[in-house]
Amino acid sequence: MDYNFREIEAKWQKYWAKNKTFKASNDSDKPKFYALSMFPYPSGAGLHVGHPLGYIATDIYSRYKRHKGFNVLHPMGYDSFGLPAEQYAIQTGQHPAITTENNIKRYREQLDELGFSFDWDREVRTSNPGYYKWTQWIFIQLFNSWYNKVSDKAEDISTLVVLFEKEGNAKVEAACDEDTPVFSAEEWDIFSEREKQEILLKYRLTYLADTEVNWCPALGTVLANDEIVNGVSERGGHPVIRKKMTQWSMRITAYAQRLLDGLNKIDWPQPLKDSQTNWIGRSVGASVTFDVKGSDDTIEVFTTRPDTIFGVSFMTLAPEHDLVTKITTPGQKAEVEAYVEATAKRSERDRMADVKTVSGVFTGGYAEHPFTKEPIPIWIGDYVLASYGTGAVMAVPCGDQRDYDFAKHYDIPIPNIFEGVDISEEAFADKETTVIANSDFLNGLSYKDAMKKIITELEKIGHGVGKVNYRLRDAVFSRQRYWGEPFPVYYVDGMPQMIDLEHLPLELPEVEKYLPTETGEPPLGNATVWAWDTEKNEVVNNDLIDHKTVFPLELNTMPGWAGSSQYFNRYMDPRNDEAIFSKETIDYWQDVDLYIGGSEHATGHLLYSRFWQKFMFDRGYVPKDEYAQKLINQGMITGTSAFILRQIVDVRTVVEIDSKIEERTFQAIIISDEGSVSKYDKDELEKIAENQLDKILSEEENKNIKLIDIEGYDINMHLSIRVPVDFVNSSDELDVEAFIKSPFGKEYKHALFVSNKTYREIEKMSKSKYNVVNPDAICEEYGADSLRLYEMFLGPLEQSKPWNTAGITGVHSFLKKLWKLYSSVEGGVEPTPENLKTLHKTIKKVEEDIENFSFNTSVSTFMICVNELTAQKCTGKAILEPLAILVSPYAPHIAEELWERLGHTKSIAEAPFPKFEEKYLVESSKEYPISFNGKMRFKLELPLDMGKDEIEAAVLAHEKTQEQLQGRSPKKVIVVPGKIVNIVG
RNA sequence: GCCUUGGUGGCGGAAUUGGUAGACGCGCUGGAUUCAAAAUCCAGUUCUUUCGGGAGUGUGGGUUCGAUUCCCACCCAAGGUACCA
Repeated sequence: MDYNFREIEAKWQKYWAKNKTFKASNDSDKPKFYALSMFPYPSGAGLHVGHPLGYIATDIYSRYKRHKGFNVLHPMGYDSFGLPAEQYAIQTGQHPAITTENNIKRYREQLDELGFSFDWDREVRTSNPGYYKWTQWIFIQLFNSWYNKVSDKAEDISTLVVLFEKEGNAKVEAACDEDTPVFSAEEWDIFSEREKQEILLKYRLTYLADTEVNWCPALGTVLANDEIVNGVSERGGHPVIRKKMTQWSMRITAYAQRLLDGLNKIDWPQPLKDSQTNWIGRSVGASVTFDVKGSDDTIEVFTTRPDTIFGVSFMTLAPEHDLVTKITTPGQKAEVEAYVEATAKRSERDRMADVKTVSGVFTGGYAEHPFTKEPIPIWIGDYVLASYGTGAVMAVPCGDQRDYDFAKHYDIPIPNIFEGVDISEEAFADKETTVIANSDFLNGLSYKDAMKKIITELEKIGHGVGKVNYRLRDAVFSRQRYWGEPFPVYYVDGMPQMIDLEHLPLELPEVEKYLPTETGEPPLGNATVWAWDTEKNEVVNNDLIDHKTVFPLELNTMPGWAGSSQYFNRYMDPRNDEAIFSKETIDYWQDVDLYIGGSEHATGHLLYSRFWQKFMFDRGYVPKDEYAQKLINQGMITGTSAFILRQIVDVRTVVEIDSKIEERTFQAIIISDEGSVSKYDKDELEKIAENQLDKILSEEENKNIKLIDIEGYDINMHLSIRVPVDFVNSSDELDVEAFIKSPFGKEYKHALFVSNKTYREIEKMSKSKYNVVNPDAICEEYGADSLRLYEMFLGPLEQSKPWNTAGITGVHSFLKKLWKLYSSVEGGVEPTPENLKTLHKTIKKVEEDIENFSFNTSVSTFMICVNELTAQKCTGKAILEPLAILVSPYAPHIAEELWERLGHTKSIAEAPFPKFEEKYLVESSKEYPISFNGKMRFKLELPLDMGKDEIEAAVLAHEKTQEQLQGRSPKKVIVVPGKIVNIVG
């Protein structure tokens, strides 16, 4: 009987679903194992072949752990809030919930086809009210918490109030806003309730603040840095400006140090840890205050090199800095204002990316050096970002290349404060060899000593303090979108109030339009029923807002990462309506043992979720402050885009139109391959012209046109154009006929194809690059088991690799060979030593491979195993039974079928993994490679129990040795028993 | 610029503590089977060669009896990231 994968795969997928084979119990005697894949955003394009790569790896590991006797939790769900569904809604009016539902349905079908061992009973969708109820709950917990730097953890806001009542806030060490005023206990006591709330808001872990955003007036929305190209919106090309906006923020900076420290105890890829470390960007230095000449204002700067303070020759402020308008002298006003305006038009990313140009404007104002009391000119420059540090820099041109370039450009003095260093060409930034000079009390000190001394001195004169600064900023948590979690917040007199847990979830209201309102409010501003009645505790019509018992609700929604920051914990108890999860389930599952996903989430999801987990830990909800012990980044599957070369050629002809002879030039499209064609012979030109005549006949209905002669041609231009990979075969040839019939090829109907050869380039797989490959067609042609094996066979999991289906026939025929091996199984056959050796070396290798996430090499091992057993004509059940279990994590459908045919009535999923036994691999002899000067020349079979000296004698006596030496006597002979012999001479 | 990862046949890749470079698969070549094709099976396939051999893992050095593996310098590619003070 042939290997009928279609029948087999459908049969077992049905069996697993019906029998709930992969249902995880929250209560088991077995050790737990939690394997997690990052859940997908269900896009309209469906699953492409890159998605399953990580899922297959997690699935193999899960199935392996099940064979090893673990109670495995392997869930899947959908990160189903997001922009594409909303944009589709804006275009078509279709509710995002419907689009999302349809997309999920398609994802589910595709996932089911691949035979994953998910426990679907635990599925979560971030856009389900039953799920986002708990996202809203966490938001409220954050609102009700502050960060106590003394206990180094988040605490309930009530403990802060107690402190304020007792001693005011002067001594309270907490993460809070920079502009928090100092007050005493007495003052706190007489603050109004509103004033108290305003103060507390400066301490809460989620708080309202004015944040600078990229505002696009035309789209009425805020854009991310990567949605802006060259200062205009990517969509539509509208202008974008920097604007301040009141938004919810998350005080993630309170956790900066702990997020950094936590990296040491988790087994995550080093590159990922590096990017989080860089993102958090810890730097040690000092905060220094400069007085502004002729005013009471001060400028605070953060510097990592306070030791170079005597080298300061100017200061630079970010153009957005609050002091700019105050400092600027009338004479400089026009220039400064023009510069500030020009800067507002540039995106932050743009400003940061431009390293080449030096630009800035002198404000006319001066600061005072804290020690020398010398005046220091204050400049503004767009290389200083308002959002980093204090938005101001003390510029030390001799010690910082950027400041050096700025000083050179604007002819500002460059005082040298380093001993024995030439700074005529470039700045000197080497801390190791620094010796300070021309610096008063710092003279002669090394970097380290000078740092210590200067901080003491700064503190003494009250002009600075040693400080650790983080690049990490608080995370903006508001989005002016429709399709996201609503905030459980209403406003009383402008102050935010939380809705009680018992009234959650606060569900998204219906709106007519998904666009921002005409007054520039977020889409929820379109809702007519979006007010909170504090007596009935329900959402009511906006008409009822009286600011007494009925209040307006928050109009922003939460960002994409809100729903994904605790989903891994929700999977443990996904249907619990009383709590985000019960204490028993979190105590049982604890944390994720293995998390697989893409590295593109390094500084987004993977940082925010660690932050929330630490918060949840502080508040006693979870037992671990890091949620994923081990994480693996699967590499990206790149696509192979196909291109053809389009030339536009003007062909000069003589034609007869309505019996009149006239000259006419046709613009013809010619498709060629990579090497551009510059010469055409007469036949080709005629063909081109005929093609064009056809076109003219069809378009102009001018029936009386006839080609008389061709006078010549000019090549106009050529251009590479993408063609969808679906029309290109494995030899890179374009199916011209199919192409020109498709919507993509319409305009080439009358083109002349000189060549159908395409050239290919490897790029990220993306819909816009026409290089996306869906798994469906491959599943249909070769089956899920083939696809699973092939995706693993492509190469190491963590490396990115191009998708190329050319090799899939290899794994498919392996499965056929495997099937054949089981066609005549006999129960009583005694396994031969060769059979056992093949089996056990396979067990050993496969087990090691899975533990090391080296799935590609396992597939090769299976191929070798089946090739050997076939050659050995092995039919014994004692060999084939364990082999089926070995294969089952990789190719579960065929394994189940073979298992059943071997006479089992229960699923193979729980069968114990075969035990490796060394004794079957013991050898008595070894084929030694005999090398001369490190190059292997011939092989010699010798017993393994032979001693070093005996081996040397045997090798030297061999005729081939003599041949190699040609009479020379060896200088040295290296014998490593069991390994190698190397003769030097 | 910086950080990270990688560079091995025509292609994907293997080589587990420094010990036989190119496993396994694709492709290609030849053969068997077939009226023919598909499928299947067998043999070969790094380059070069005077058929003895010689060279060879991005380049150039180094350590070593021995280097794809370790060290130094450089080149190239992909991804990330930044006037980070």
